[in-house]
Amino acid sequence: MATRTRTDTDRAARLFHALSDGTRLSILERLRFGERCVCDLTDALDAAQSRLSFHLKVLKDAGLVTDRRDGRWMYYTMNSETLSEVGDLIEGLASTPSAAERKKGCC
Amino acid sequence: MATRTRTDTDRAARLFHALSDGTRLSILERLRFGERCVCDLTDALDAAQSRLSFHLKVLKDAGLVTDRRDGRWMYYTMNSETLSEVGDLIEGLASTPSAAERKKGCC
DNA sequence: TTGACAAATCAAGAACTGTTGATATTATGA
DNA sequence: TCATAATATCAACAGTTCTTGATTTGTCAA
Repeated sequence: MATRTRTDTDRAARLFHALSDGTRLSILERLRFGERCVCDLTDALDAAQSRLSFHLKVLKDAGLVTDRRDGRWMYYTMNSETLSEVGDLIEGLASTPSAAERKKGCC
Repeated sequence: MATRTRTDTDRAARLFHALSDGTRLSILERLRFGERCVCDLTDALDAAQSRLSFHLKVLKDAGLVTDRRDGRWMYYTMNSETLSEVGDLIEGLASTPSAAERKKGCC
């Protein structure tokens, strides 16, 4: 139940890592306004194309964005489910342990 | 306002980076149960002392924990204010842009 | 004082991450 | 089919982060 397994922690670390870069945060900031193609982001962020591709892959591997091809264009969208998963992780960390958890004597 | 400045993004990246490591997440997981000295954590996590010190410093520099000396012991406590700051960042990223934001044409 | 313990800091190396420019892939339209 | 556009992938390098063991600092008690 509230037990944090190795894998949970790894998953959490991976999610936070995906969010731990300025370029990636700027990408997400833009995706709040809706789907964007790589070309839009390249322009907006004034970043080399391969750099954007790299960061989009990190975000995608973490599940924070999804992509969709339309012709030659790839469109990226924020995955808000994963974002709320991150929110839950934070809440979990901030929450006072339940009586049951406390009885188990921590992790 | 809702404008995301360079510094905001940097701060956010720094916070997420502090959370992006398994050892550090395990430390925080334990601090949920209250103040702990380094020795407790060293035992619980079976980690070298210098390693713990290193990660505690990262957490402290990010403002996620605070420390307090008591005799020879250093006690670390989770800083829940910073944790809710992180929560706000996530909410901000997940939120639909306001009409005003949308009018400004994104970031 | 001195000895011993808790924790921080340091130096060196290993591992990982991000950047860049070049090349490969996929799709389109002539 | 060919040229071209959009994107992904790759290889090399630079920079950063993490780990380890050794040393240092601060505190206490004998």
